[in-house]
Amino acid sequence: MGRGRAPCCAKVGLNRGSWTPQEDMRLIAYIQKHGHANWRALPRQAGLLRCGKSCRLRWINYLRPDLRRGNFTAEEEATVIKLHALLGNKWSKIAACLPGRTDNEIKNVWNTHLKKRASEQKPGVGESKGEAADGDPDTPVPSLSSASSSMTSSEGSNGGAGEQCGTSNDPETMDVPSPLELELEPVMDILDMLADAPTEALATAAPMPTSSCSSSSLTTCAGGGGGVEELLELPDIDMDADIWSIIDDDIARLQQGDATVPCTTKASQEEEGNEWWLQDLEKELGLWGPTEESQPQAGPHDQIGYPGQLSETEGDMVMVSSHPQSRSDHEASNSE
DNA sequence: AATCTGCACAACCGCAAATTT
DNA sequence: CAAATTTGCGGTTGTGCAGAT
Repeated sequence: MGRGRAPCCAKVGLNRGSWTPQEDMRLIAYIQKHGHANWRALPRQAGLLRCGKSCRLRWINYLRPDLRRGNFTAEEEATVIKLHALLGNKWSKIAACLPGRTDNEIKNVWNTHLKKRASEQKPGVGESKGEAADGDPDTPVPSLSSASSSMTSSEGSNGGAGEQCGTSNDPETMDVPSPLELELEPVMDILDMLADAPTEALATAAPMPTSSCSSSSLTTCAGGGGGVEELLELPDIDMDADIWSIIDDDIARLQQGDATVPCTTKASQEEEGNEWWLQDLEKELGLWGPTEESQPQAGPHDQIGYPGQLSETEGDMVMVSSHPQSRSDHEASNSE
């Protein structure tokens, strides 16, 4: 379906373009079960006709349970502007300071309006920033760059959720003790440098702190669970049977359990969170209730994360797909 | 009412870094 | 230690939608 530039690789038989709800569900179900130890092997094992890269991107940018969607808050926008002034186009680093936001999302927001706004607001200050924005991101704050890049090393790095900088890195749930903290220090310094946007502001701009762990926990923990290596060697999954049985399984569990999920965030609650998240997701995908198969190809806008999916009606930020706090509202809108 | 233009979003590409063998 | 493989990042592009003309 032709979004994005034409594919470079002629991988015959692989789907490209927008993801269908079925594909989403497959990916979700697989990662829920097994994590994503190996992106390259994942699509095969999950029965997806996608390349690993595509799966990874989809997961990171749209399917992760800890994503918050909807409009950026003023605080978030301010944070992005400030961080961009410091970091340049280091979207992943910036995303690390905005839990629930992805680098891709931030990049889009920046390119669409923040860039304009920033240049209007501070024509003078724009020097370092303007250059950074326009393609020379190397100049700003070298120490930070190196610092944060080292910080990116942890597993779930990418989209940023795996490495929240300013917010709670939740040492409790983290096995990595002081080294990580040490690596975080420079970032914390940067946050402190943001005079107008103190760490507090950054934190408030991202009111779902520990949930960041949920994605990483969902993924890395699954990997850490130890089953992944084996899974990697599994023969191809019978898509029409196994995968859907997995999904059915999840659905069944969800339907049995209480759908309401407390807005708490600890390891013990992540599973619950994932459950409601999956349930919510299924609803959005139109897979809730009737069997998945009964859900034909939904239009692009019926899919999660697709245009129109954002609930702009709320004015404020509305987390469409994955946040407990917005869930009730969201359900209400979905239940029609 | 129809058409045009700009904006926003999602996805892909290519490269670089990190990790594994 | 080197080569190969995998992952992650940043840039770019195409499509759809909304608003303006």
